[in-house]
Amino acid sequence: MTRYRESVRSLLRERLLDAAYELVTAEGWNRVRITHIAAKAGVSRQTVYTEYGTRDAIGQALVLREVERFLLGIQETLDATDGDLEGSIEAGVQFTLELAADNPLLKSVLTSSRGGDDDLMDHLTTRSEPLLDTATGMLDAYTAQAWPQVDNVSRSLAIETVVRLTVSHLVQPVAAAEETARRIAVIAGRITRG
Amino acid sequence: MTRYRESVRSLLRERLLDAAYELVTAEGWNRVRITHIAAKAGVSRQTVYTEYGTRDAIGQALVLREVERFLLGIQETLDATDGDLEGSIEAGVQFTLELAADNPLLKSVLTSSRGGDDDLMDHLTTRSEPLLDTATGMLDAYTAQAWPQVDNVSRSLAIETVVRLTVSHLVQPVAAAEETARRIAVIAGRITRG
DNA sequence: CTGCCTATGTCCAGAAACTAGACACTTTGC
DNA sequence: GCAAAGTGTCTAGTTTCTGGACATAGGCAG
Repeated sequence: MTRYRESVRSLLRERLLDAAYELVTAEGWNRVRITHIAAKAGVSRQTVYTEYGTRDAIGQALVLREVERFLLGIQETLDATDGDLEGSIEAGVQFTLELAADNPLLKSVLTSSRGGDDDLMDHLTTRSEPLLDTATGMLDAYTAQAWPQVDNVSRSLAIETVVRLTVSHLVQPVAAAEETARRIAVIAGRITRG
Repeated sequence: MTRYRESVRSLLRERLLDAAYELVTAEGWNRVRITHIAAKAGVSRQTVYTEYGTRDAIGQALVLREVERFLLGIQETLDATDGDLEGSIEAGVQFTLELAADNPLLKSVLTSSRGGDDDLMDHLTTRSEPLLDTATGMLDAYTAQAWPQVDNVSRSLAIETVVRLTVSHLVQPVAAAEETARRIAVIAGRITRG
């Protein structure tokens, strides 16, 4: 079993991030005060500082946790639909669209191309490139072993297109998530078969 | 949000019971040492004592937790099959039989009529009467509002029979859980319609 | 520009919780 | 009937959280 103190510590950190998350979604990051986080987590202000050091660090940890959950969700979604090329892509895209729909924090990270109207995290995330790169890499690794029959060039082309289209529909939706997911999957299928 | 210290405390208590549970199922209650529990939970021996006081208290808490989970499971099972008399009974009985099958601790509590071969908890549980009374009471309360068309006498008769038959089959199984559950449900149906 | 207000981040004394070792007492097995 | 092992108590010491004081920076009203 893991050491007791470790799990107490992670309990504390999770509570702090939970509190921060609620406050962020309720009133935006720039209105979140350390005092509020501490109060909501039922902890002293000092404890927040000893745990995370600075306000920015809390924001980073919050974004990081959200991103990790997202990537984990993508991974599980892909694993659940094993083998079927278009089916996997459809499921992954739909998962992303639906998750981002009711997860304003993640959405703002995924789509933070410019400063944007909401200065939610801004400088914290160095824009969305790292996350999208990671996601793209994950898809690449997954598809490389899932669909060996597709040549490397077509596959990379299809994946990049899928990622870009997904983000595009995130920013500017035109149809329901399922419908959009299906269309993107079809496009990917044609690219890889072209 | 609940106070931080409370959740740390309950985390500790859960860990200790988790550790105790593993040890009990692995080697029996009489072979479980406080030192082992402490080690498995990653905590000092003293912490175990300040939290639970005595060895017996740990055993009681362990049994209590298991019983509460069992009753909660019964409640949820009944709620899931709303309205249908025989269906509810069948589901509840099957749940009990299957749970007890892979939960030696609970089974020993449910069937502890005498000292038994295993001196697992013995004096801790004052025998199974309290638990069975509680379960019977729960079923009574549930059925009273779920099947108002059945008169009180028939209902109580049916419930007591169901409980006794379930425990009986727990001790001396003759068929698979589903089959037994179905038969007991039929019996209950006939009693209430008699 | 000045002064006030609010928030961040640091420091520190004290309280609370966990650790580790010693000890008295009881039970168990040889 | 003695040694070993386990229970339960006590205590000194460490880690972690608390709460209040403080220096500093940024915004904003007059």
